[in-house]
Amino acid sequence: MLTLQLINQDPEAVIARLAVKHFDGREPIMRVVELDKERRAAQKQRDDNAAQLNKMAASIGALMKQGQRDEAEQIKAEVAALKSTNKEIDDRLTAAEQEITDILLSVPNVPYAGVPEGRTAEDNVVERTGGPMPDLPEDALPHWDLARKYNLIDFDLGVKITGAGFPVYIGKGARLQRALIQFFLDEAGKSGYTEVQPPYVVNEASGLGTGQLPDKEGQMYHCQVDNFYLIPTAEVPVTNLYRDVIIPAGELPKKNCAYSACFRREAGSYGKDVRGLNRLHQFDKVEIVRIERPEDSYAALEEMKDHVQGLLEKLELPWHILRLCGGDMSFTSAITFDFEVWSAAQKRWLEVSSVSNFETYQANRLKCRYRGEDKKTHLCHTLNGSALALPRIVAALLENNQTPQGIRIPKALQRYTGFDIID
RNA sequence: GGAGAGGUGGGUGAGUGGCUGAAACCAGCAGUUUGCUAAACUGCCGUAGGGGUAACUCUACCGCAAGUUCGAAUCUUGUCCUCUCCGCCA
Repeated sequence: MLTLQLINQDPEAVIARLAVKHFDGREPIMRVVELDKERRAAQKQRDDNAAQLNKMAASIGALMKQGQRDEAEQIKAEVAALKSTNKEIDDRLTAAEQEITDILLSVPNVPYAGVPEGRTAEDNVVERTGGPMPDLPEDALPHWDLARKYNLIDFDLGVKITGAGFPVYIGKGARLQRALIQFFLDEAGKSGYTEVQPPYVVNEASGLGTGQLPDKEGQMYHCQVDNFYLIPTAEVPVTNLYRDVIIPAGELPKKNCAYSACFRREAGSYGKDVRGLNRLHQFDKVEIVRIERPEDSYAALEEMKDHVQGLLEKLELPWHILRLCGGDMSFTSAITFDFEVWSAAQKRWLEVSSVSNFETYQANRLKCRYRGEDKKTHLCHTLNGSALALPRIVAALLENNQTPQGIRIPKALQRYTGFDIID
């Protein structure tokens, strides 16, 4: 959530920036400013009273020791009166703090200066394009037909075992999954990311830390008996590694990568968007996460984009980068770049990666700080990106590389798959 | 699933109602001294929120929440978590 510091510093600027996300922040922000004033005043009163009470309590102790009972009893009466008024003030203070938190939880992150105006995906800006565009015949098959033809993925079996959106990968299909995971992890390692294997199930505090809770409660599978959540992305457990910590400045940046299965309920999705591998309830992804000093975070973001771009180039897929407009960005993000690959048989772009800088928005909830040269604690910037999500990469690989002989495996992947064609 | 033990500052660990925001030790930081890596000595060394231009000062926090009390790390209740043993099992 946004820091009070940022809001108090210049509420009008915050409101103006929130407008880029098409969020009307005037009412909540102004209310927070007002509540914060109340909060300070109340705290001053309460603390002064508490100091007074502490003194009185101490003097009672002293009087008792000297056997001056009557005097002590007299002060006790005063204490009782002051205590009850202080209770009222304390309740006001707690109420103000609670309301501030509630409001801040409902206010999205402010977009970074470079975020373009816009309301929907239509308004996103294509930043860069690359990769070879495939030239397929008219009768090219979509990946779900290819998956069936070569017996790579059985969607119906998944329906039997679990339900729609839980495919069963078979034979070379399964091997391709494993190869991609290994490839992505190796590449992340080469770029300096330390691999971690996190839990796939997290507690409520972790969900709150990265912002999936409370806003996106319905998007996660919830094990109610234990109050655990299946992770929608490795971002959740990996970023939460740094919850409630103060990192020595010299240890930054922290760079981690992790493979995980990802679980998403995707309530409300339907139609061609969910056909085949386009949108699943369980999928595989390698995620990269960075914890940075604020002044370094935008350079880090560029590095992450370069890393993802490098992956797509090695996979010989046609790609482009979108700079998301304010309206299409996620709640918690300050700036997001989406990578999409061209799925030649479906004739559409598929999002395969999302790289974001959250600035201090997540860190504020996580209490992820570092100790600066000034010996004080400061909030870190957190960033993450997919590198990469598998299903749509597989969809594009299958569709774009189909030949009459079979499906060609890009060179960089062959040493991982152990085969160069699926036939 | 059954039984028990325990949660104190970066770590170890003392502390059963006021003088304890918290001993001591270790680690860390700053300095003094000594002609080697090193040692010794001195000081500092939690987080957060207030007030103050500042020096400084107030408040809260000993898993979390509520309660008893003039006063709680210390007593009561609830709750979460961890560990050990038994059972079950990869």
